[in-house]
Amino acid sequence: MGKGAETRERIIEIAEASVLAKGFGATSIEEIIVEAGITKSGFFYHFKDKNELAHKMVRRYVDENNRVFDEIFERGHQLSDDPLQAFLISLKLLAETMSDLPSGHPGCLIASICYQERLFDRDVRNLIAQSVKEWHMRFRAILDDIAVVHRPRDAIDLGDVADMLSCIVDGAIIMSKALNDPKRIERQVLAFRSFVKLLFSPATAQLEKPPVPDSIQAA
Amino acid sequence: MGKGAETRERIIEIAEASVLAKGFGATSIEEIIVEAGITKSGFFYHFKDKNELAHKMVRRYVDENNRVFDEIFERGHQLSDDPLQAFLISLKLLAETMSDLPSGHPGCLIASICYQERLFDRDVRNLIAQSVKEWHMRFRAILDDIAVVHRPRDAIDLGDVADMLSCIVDGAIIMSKALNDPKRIERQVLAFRSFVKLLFSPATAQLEKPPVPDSIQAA
DNA sequence: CGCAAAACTGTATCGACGGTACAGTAGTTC
DNA sequence: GAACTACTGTACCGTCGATACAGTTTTGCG
Repeated sequence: MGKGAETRERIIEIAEASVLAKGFGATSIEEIIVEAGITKSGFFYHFKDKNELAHKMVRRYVDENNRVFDEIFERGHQLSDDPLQAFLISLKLLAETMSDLPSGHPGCLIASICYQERLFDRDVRNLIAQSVKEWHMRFRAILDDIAVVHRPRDAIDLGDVADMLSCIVDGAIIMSKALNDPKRIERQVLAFRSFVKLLFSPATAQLEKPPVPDSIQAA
Repeated sequence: MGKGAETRERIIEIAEASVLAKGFGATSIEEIIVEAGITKSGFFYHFKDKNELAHKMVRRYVDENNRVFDEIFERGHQLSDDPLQAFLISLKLLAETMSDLPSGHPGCLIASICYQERLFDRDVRNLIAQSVKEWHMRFRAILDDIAVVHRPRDAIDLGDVADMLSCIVDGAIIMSKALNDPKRIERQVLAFRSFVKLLFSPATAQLEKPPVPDSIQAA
């Protein structure tokens, strides 16, 4: 990585933390450059304006997010051949990942920007819509695979179930911020996991242990 | 209502629409007073600063929200004696209410402020935490009532299920903003309804009609 | 009607911020 | 040593939140 790229990276990191804490509108270029140890001219050398910073920031966030998702759902696939069990394992891993972040989840950049949409140009908004659609397709594909093996116990659209995970994570982040309780995110992901379990488990399996070990402690 | 109170009301209404569209930090007093047809001096006569505006705005939002909730869950209670059926009816009403808003849901003020928390003083943040806790207790009480009659099919904490509704609504609002698709909110509330149905319905009721009519069209 | 309080207006000023312009410079690379 | 990258320094503009304070209109009450 060249020196310029390094500086850009540092600026984006600082900006992201500030945007998640205060919102984009309230994040001043002044504070970013002070923390980054550069001048205002330096900032505008790297980014033509604040909107370009937003665009590069969202790009970075989405890529990193997708990387984590890939890892988690790949791991679940490794630990069980049954698509339902693999997904349930991945959801537990996701819940743990969310709660392991030291000072609580920093928040979802996508959500932060959605609440200030008028501040951003079409490029940024398209990028966000694109990534939400990608998450939908990712979860939808997993649920379709499960439905091949396990018949759903309710006639609900699996696309809506897929969206539900995104909604719950974003909603839980907001709740954890409002109550200053990072543990809510983990519990909400596990609540969604409970829904998936109920939706695909055989009707007779009332309050009994699932066929494949629920815990992945031994793995 | 006196003339002063009327003006304050108008200012708060204008401010709320702007905050939901752009965020609090990007909402200028200038644009508020132009739209309200007053001067800057007039604004600061009613509110000592922007933070006081935020506080009164949140107060109004929470009160109105609670009023709508009271109405919806009261109506469900009228339409069925069974607590589960009453809740399922109310959730359908809630979904309809959410989707009936002409140009999509304006967004959750609480969520908007959570993403810009550093901008607000302790008063505003306490008010928000309080209202989130109130929603938790409201839904928790309903679920506890249901659990007396219908045994849950999973050992999930009912407090988490209660929180899930708040999370899903907030998350769905974000998603509907990101995709510019207001219908997502309705569908997510109905997905939550499906979860509640699965959680409390007897294990044998696989894909069959519930005992009490699901639809409230005839009501 | 008269008067006081409420509900403003008008003017001026301040510091912080986003953004622009442009000249200059230190370090690296071919 | 020329070209290029990665900046710094300085100066300036318009907007915004906020403060101060004197002046004016509107309203309700006795």
